[in-house]
Amino acid sequence: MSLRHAVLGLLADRPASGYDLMKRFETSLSHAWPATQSQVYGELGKLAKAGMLEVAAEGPRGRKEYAITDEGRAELRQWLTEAPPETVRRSDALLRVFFLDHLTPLEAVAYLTGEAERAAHRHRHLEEVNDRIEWDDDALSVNGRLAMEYGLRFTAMREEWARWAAEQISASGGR
Amino acid sequence: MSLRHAVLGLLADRPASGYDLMKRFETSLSHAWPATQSQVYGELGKLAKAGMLEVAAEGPRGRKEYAITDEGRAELRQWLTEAPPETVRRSDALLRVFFLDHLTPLEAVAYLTGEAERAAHRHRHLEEVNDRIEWDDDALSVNGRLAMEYGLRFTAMREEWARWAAEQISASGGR
DNA sequence: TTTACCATGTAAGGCGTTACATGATTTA
DNA sequence: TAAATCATGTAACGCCTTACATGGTAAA
Repeated sequence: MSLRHAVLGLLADRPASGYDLMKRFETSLSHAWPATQSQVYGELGKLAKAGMLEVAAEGPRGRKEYAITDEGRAELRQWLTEAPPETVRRSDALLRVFFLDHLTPLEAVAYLTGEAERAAHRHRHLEEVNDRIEWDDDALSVNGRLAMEYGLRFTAMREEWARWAAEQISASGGR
Repeated sequence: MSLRHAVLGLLADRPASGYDLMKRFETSLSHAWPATQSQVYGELGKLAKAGMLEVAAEGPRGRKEYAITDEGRAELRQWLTEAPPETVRRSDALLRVFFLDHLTPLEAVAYLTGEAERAAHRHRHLEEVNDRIEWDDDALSVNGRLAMEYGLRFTAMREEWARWAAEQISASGGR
């Protein structure tokens, strides 16, 4: 149920239209909480109905600019501070690991090497983005840097694990 | 659409009933691909209808034991080797990071410290399980060890990141 | 005989994805 | 005036969660 909080969080900075929000979902939030246009417009309607948002202004082409209400801010704060233990995660990649014995050792090693390369690729991509961004000292930049660092550490860990795992298979499968 | 592959993967080892599978979902797969009883029985029906499974035996209490067919094995292999890039991940925890500036620095640090502690707790839990299990040299154990190592590395990374992030906030918020 | 465990299913409702549908305004 | 961009919505379908519903068998 976090789409709701993603929308509230974005609107807590400044008012925006559904169209504006989509751009932010596609950039900053794309790796944390992706959302489609369908979902965003739907959620805006629900949140407005629930009194957590209001239409602050209407513009050309039917543009509706939404602003967060006090009620919405309260909900956002409550979510942030109450910190319910994160929901269980599904991992396609980890699931495969459990079934690697249904492949030949060679195939399994190829899969794990591929995983390592995908992680490495993603890591390099993040580094490039990181180098290009000019981080300020403002609050948004501080948060952005934290998220970036998480991504960098995650992809690095992932690559190292996959290379290690490939070696394990090579070692036990080579007997 | 990986529930299907999780079921096929489990049945590729040996035939089992929906009830049997549920136990395996709750233990080994619970952190990779959780599934409910509702889902499992539903998926078994679909897979049987699609010819990827067959009812190999019927037992007391209406027990139906499913076995994977050649078609099912082909599907499993194809999924394992074709390795479509993993689906995007949603992370409740990472999403919060983007909105930490809507809390006071003290509250944000408290949140991150909590995250670190949750990760540390999970890490210790995995270590205990790891110590208790007697790993063999068979295929299942090899896979299980790979998954375990992933969990250990992931939780360790997560704790370190959260402690680092808390320090960043302390440093920039303390000005 | 009661309790625990084995065993399978259906229904309702929410979330997420993809595709469809429509049109106004700005820019080249 | 044609193309790009802005802008909002609906519909269908599948997956996931929660709750409900039912009953047989084995062990204490």
